[in-house]
Amino acid sequence: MTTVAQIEQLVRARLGERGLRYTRGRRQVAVALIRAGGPRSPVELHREIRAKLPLSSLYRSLAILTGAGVLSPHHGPGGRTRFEMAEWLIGHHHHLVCVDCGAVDDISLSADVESLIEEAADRIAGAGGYALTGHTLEVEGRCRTCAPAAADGAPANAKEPPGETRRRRPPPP
Amino acid sequence: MTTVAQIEQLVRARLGERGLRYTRGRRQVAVALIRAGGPRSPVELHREIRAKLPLSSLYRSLAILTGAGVLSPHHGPGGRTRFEMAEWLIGHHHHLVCVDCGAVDDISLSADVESLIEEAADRIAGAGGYALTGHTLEVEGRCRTCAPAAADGAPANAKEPPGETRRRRPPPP
DNA sequence: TTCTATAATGATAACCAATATCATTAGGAG
DNA sequence: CTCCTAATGATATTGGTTATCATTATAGAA
Repeated sequence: MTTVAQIEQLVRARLGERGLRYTRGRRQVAVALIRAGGPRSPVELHREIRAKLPLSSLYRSLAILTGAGVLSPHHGPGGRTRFEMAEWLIGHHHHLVCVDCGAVDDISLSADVESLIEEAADRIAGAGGYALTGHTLEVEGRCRTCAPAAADGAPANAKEPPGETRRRRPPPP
Repeated sequence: MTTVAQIEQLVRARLGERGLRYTRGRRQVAVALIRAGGPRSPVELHREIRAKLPLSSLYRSLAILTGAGVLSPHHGPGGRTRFEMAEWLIGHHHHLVCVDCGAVDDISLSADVESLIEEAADRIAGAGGYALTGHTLEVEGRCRTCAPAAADGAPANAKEPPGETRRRRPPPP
């Protein structure tokens, strides 16, 4: 099992190779993301990191770490970008995302399904003339807090939520 | 095989059910998206639709059609949202996306891989307490125009493109 | 340790996709 | 034809993200 400190060493090395420094702010971001169970948005991180880290610095750190291949961006509902540790650091995985609030959790597939998907992705990228870089299965649904408490008195004509309205993430349960 | 006109009938009916009208602007958007082979951004659509359709109207049409369940949003690189016809209109499919320019093409999987994925998605959503709404396999790579012409004299230390810079879609081949 | 070059920071302004507002126009039902 | 309501188009506004720039901190050399 890989520890936080071990991953940090890899990050520091990667940054070093490129003449970049593993500073306090970047460490805060990295540690928060290593601990997180899925992609996090800049604002979520800002809330999560107690220290007074200016948003501008946070955004810059995210951009730097992404450029260095340490983080991967994930684009979700509401046009928000969330970041997570790259797969070479935390392993291959997929996502369970809430189509309403945009919350994302990491998930894994069984080895056999995974290898079938890999083959398919390979074939598809080749056929389309793409240089394959990866693949993700996005399992989409409504999380417990967003799901319209089914079978309670909700009127049948309740207008279903617009697909593209920005909404606040519900407070953690 | 389903024709454009047939899909339009379904769209018109769906809008009618909700007291919405299938007007010129909305028809232009719908037809463009039915013809497209994948999700399109508002700006791409605006370029594609010759008629002078104001961006504000275009955005509103997209929001209306999405709210009515006619379109589905897709969130891609650069924080841009692209739209496509919902799956009940054009069938279930997946995406081949360029991680650089954000271009997206629709793809399909073989029936057996598809059913395995469906099972997995079902199980995963249940375990996470999510109400499943769908799933998409995103095959990621670099399209022909974005791929750094491999094996030509490109220096090995060429800094890899930052993950999150906004870049213009390359002109259609 | 001290010096020095360069990267990183923090505050602020600028950007841009997307949304809201509102007066005007157009469509459908009677 | 008339009325009611939806749709349009021009414009202003929002909010996430990026750029700018003077200041500070860090790594390596002396």
